[in-house]
Amino acid sequence: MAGADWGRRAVRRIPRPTLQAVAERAGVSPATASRAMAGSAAVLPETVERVRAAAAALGYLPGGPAQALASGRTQTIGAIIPTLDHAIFARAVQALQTSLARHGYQLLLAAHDYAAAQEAAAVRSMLGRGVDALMVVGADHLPETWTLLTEAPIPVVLSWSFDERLDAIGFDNAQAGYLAARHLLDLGHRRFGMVSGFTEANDRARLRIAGARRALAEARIDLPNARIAQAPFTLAGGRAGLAQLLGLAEPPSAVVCGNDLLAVGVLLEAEQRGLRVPQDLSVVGIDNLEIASHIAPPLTTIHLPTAELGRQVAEHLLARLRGEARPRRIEMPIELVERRSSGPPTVENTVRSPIQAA
Amino acid sequence: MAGADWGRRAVRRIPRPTLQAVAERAGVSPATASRAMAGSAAVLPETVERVRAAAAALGYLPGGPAQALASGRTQTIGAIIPTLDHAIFARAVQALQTSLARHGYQLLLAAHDYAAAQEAAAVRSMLGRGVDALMVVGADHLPETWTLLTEAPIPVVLSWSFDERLDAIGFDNAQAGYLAARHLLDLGHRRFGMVSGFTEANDRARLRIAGARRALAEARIDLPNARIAQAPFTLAGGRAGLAQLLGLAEPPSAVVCGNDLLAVGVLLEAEQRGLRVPQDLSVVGIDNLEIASHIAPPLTTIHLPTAELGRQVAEHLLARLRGEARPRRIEMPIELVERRSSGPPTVENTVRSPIQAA
DNA sequence: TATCGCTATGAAAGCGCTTTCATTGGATTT
DNA sequence: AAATCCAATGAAAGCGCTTTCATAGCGATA
Repeated sequence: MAGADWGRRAVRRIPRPTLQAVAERAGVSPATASRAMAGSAAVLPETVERVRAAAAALGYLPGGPAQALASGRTQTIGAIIPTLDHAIFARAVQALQTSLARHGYQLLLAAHDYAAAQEAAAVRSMLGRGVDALMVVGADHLPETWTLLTEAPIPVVLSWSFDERLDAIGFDNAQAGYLAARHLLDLGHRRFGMVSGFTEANDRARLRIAGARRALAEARIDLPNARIAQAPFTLAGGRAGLAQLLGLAEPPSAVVCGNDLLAVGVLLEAEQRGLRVPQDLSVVGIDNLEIASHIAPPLTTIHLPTAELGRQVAEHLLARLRGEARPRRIEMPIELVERRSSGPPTVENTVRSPIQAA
Repeated sequence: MAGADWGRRAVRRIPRPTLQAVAERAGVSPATASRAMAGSAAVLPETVERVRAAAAALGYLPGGPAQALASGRTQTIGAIIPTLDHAIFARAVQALQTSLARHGYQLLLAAHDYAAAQEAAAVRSMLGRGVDALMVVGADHLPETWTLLTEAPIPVVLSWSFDERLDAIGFDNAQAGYLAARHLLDLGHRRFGMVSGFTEANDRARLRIAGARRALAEARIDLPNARIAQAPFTLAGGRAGLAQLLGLAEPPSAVVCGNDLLAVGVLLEAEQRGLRVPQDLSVVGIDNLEIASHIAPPLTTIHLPTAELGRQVAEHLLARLRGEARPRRIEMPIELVERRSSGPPTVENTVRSPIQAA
């Protein structure tokens, strides 16, 4: 539209006012100015006022790097996540950032897209750049990353799952899988399938599968790998997953999904194929995204309080930074939310077994 | 589950190895060590090797704050967005971060939740902490924020929309609204409604409304405020928005939505109310989220390349940092994606007008 | 062989803060 | 009135790097 206008402005280096300048203007020493700006120490209210005024007049902004170098604290906390493209992580980070900001901390963010090497680089980079504390997701990391993490001179918290080596705030992912499968089992299903995201560098996905398997095993039902479709964490992935399961010799009457995104994909694919949910197919997800309650039929799922997790991580890290003692392991509660995507199997879908005489 | 185990580990202050230590171990001066680590300057390959080895042996990580203080560069870029809870921003940030990381830059992220004061605080904080460049979203900012932004000694780019005062990479939001309404108009609709997000501190939302109005005005159709439902940017908001419009004396046969999230909410509400889309109601969104193409019926929408925007912002800022000249305004292309949520109005929905003799 | 010009390295001066330690002077105590 | 204590402030030493500026070699040039 408008003709491109070529900017030529060089990257200027206008010297910003220093604390020194503020101090001079206020007629105090840099030491006092520093204390006044920090607000904490014993400085006459009147002096504080004078310094504040001088700072405002000069448009003074404290220089982070200098503060960091002198104090050893950067007021910055790092978060390393798989990706922001999944609502769950985005939501947790949002909550984390909001909590941190309220306490004067900044958020340094890195996403690694499930690439272990990239994660290692991010950890190294953050540790170097100097964050006061760090959050990572899950327990799958390169040995090198583990070393960096456990030997870091700062508080580090593992989120989303657990590992003895680090403070952790997470969910019982296996239990999530268990609850989902158990629910379907209780409804009477016997022919299962699962749609999972890729399990590489993703202990949560593996644990959820393991949990579902445990529930099924209790009912003497096997869940071979052939009945677990692995797909990208997208709606399209969910659709493809269901398509794959439907191609099985004995297609499932119930499918457990690694998360809600996949579950919604499954629902959409089912609808498109004319399968009625839950009459022809029961679907359970994990996460409880906003859309889960809005889609038709509303999705039965395992609720994971992800935003709360973000808040807890912030609180934990901040407390550790204050030197407070904290539990090393905090398990966030999860629960089954029954909605209308799951129901008892219809007769033709039920495998007649001697035990099932109903 | 497992009994809470109370960690007592104090926040240790293990002195990390310094460049000085690396230099000694390599038998060179700190100056040479610095140059060797930077890779750039004229240092014998053999010396570089020696320094690298020493650094590795000691587990040396360059100290960011010190580097920043000495060099005046933090290798960090700031991004201030409304919220990560909307997929569009999350996606753009994800792309931005990935591009930055590839070039050795870190991302400092802040969300302000559409609160102007919080945004101002974030800008101040980032400028202080020292970012090498900054991205903000939209053109709605407090005067104070504008001052900070335009007088910042670093490259700043405004994203998502445009403003003469700053380099900008954005979309023609008005055109997006225009295209959406135009499409519906061309289909023959005459009774319009709009579901928009809140317009406060959100020039994008206002521009989209303005654009839609312009299109309608060309057809001599008025879009009074009463026909524009304002709702939160959520599915529930979209549902409520449609509910409101349906309560009108002359309910719309076509609705333009401020974004896809609202549009999907509208679709869901329509389905629940038994309205057929597009026979009874045509719906158009803006964004082209993944779900737009998967939901039933697939959503007609205006595609905005948000991930590409993130990438462009990274590229722009990095180029400016290198001192390269760049266009001050980059407009990302947008286009209508026709799907099945929009169609011609049915007869009973069409307002008989002298001009409309068909 | 004396001079010049490089190249690889070192010495040292900060970058802009925070923080310990010392100092001052007034209020309090005896 | 002398001794004591404390509150408020200042002096100065870094924090761990980068970056001039200077210097020592050493091959090339005249």
